[in-house]
Amino acid sequence: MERTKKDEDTRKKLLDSAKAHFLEHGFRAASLNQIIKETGFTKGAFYFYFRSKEEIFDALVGETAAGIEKILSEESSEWGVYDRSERAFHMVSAHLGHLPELVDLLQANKDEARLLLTCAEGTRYENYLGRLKEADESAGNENLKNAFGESPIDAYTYDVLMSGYYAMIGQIVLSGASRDEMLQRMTDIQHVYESGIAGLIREKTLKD
Amino acid sequence: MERTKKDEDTRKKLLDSAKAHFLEHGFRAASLNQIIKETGFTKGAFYFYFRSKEEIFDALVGETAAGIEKILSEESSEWGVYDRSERAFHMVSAHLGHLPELVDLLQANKDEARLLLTCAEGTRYENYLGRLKEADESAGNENLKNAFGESPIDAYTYDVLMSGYYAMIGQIVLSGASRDEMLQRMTDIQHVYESGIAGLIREKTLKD
Amino acid sequence: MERTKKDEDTRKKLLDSAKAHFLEHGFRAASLNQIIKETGFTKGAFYFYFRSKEEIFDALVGETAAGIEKILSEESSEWGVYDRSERAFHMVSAHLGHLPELVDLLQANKDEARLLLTCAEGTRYENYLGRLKEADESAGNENLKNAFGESPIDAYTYDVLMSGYYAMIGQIVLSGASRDEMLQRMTDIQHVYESGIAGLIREKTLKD
Amino acid sequence: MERTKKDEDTRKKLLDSAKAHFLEHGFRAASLNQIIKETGFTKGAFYFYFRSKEEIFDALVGETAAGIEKILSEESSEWGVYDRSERAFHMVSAHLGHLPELVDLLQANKDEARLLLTCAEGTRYENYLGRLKEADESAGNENLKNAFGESPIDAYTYDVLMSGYYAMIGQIVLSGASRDEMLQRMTDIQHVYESGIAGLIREKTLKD
DNA sequence: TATGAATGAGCCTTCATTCAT
DNA sequence: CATGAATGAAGGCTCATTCAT
Repeated sequence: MERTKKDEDTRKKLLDSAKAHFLEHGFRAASLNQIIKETGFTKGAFYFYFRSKEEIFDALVGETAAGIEKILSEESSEWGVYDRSERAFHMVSAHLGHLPELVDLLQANKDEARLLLTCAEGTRYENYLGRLKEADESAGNENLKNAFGESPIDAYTYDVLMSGYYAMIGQIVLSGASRDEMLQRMTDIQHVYESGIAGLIREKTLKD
Repeated sequence: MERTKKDEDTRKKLLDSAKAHFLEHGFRAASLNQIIKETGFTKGAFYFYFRSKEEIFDALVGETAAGIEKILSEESSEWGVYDRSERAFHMVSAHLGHLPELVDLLQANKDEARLLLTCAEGTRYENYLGRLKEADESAGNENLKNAFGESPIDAYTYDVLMSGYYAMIGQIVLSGASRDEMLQRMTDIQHVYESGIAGLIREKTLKD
Repeated sequence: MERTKKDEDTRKKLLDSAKAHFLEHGFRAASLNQIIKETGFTKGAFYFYFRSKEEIFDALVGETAAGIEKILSEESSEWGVYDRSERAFHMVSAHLGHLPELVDLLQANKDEARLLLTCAEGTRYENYLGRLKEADESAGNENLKNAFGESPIDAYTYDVLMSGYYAMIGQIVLSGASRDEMLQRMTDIQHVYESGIAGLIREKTLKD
Repeated sequence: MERTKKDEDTRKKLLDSAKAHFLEHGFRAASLNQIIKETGFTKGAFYFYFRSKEEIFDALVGETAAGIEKILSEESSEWGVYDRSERAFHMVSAHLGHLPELVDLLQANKDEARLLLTCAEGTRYENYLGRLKEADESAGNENLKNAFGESPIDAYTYDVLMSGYYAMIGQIVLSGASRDEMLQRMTDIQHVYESGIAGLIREKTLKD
């Protein structure tokens, strides 16, 4: 352990102050001057620990973001082992299987989740949820095409549905609910989507 | 014709430049200096036409926002004439009835819609979609309670579903689709929600 | 009469608005933009009647200032006819003789008097009272020297006393009192100065 | 010694430049840009030492103002110990007793005194002398009433005389005279006021 | 480790004035 | 007689960052 206790104190105070300001005003509108002043330290101290305003944001959310991405990549490596034409069916169950893990992570890092989802404008995490969605979506599109030839749901409708799904996940994450409540609600919307999409496909098929 | 051509030119150039910058960087991060410099006019010229940075944003989106709000208020005055216990059932059809009108408005004002939904941080339109959702949601909650005593869907789940719905509407609006495609997709997600919510209620009821 | 009635209306409205703003904020802090906006006319209209911000101030106070200066110059031309060595004794009575006239002028132009005394910073009337005092003072010094050889009151003390005198005159003018009250108070301070200066000279003489 | 020499240099240069500009143009008309440019430093440097334009004015005059107020409050706590009906008689001697102290302070801070008296428009020291006068005056009025029942000098005349007195004190302070000259002149005007007011009361009494 | 002095570009806004029409 | 478009300099202030010590 190289860092002394005092070290950690300073760093931690800076992180805490930054977190509070970013949560209140967002990354861009938050003033680094204010953040630093509030700790009682000086600019020099800040720049000893962090190379820039963005870096301290990164220091706050980086781990959580990495955790999220790790879980999502585990998901995809799970359904990735199946044959191209079957992946679509395994995607959902892989996702559901990892939900508890994801919820645990977000529960343990509520502030960081909020920073990522609503305070990141001006950082490289800008539109974080949107980009997660897009990654997920393009994989989903691919898998659907391989499974059904022409997908029963066109790419745009799928896009829209994914937007809604991710928005709801975001909403749940930011709701302040307990772990179990979160899981329950996430399962609920899964049900809604299952029944809903089945209904939609039925409808579309009848029309033709 | 009160305004001379030259008049309109300057004002329009300022509006165009502002629109471009707001779309690219958002209201807060956009630089008024930059906006003005690009038109070839001076700061004084800007302040002849607009009282402030926020006012030019308002000049860009105000009409569109008013149009949206007018449509939504027409919706609610439609279901408002029914008995308290029946309003919930008329809400959806009133909403559907006005969708074409809404879509037409948004189609005709794509840039303005995007400004409202994604570039308004720092103006009084901040979180515009969220506030529309909240207004809609509290009315919806009220109506559900009056229709079913205890609503079949708890308030939080309803909240989450509304977030998803509004996110999807936003996504569709911003998608660059044609009028008819937009309407089609909006109808599609209506179907998904109908079937989906029916499924969710079935599920919940069976459990008990 | 060259000016039409409408003419006078516009000009008068501009003058009134300017007067109100100058009285409230002083010349420098008053905003020409505001002054003009309040009349409902435009900058062009203003600059048709007045060449500059300062000129409208001048238009407001010029006549009153000229009136004051005329009275003061009449005073001095009155004692000026006497022999050098006797002028000092006629100065005071000339001053007293013209007081009613001066008071009448100031009573009839209260606002203008206030503009001159307390709102002129930034114009050529800046420190108006001070400069009146100085003119009066240098004449007084001259006359005293001619009357007594070495004046019983040294120049600096005379300077100080004059400052007090003019400050009191200013105070009375700005007090909002009636014509007769003003005259009464001015006479009162004349008495104070007479007795007071006599006392001072007695004191000084005894010491030597 | 906490501050390095370089430290003091910058701060002092800024203060000096500010003092010069405030003395020449007054607080409001002085340009902060100009003040800073003249030191060779940048805006950032200024705002490292001072929070605002007003704060540097405060830094210049604050101490002197506090000193003046301390002396005046000592005066009033001196006559404050006497019985209500006797305070009027002790006011003057308390005032005279503290004059040397006051003069010493002002002699040692001539520039600051001038800033306070003639350059403070736009700061919280605006009309500084006037407010000192008013405080003094209301105490004086109270004491006179308690001493004489109905005061021999009506409130308005007293007000006028106080205006003159404070104007003269101001004049003396700004005159550039030496300590002893200042004291001499202040004593002189005390004599003038004593004899003068006595004369005025005599006059008034005879009339009735 | 941490200080604190200094940078310099940039922020939005207001000003008095000009002038073609 | 009056409009209204446009100027351009200046206003006070905040920003994230650098660096010698």
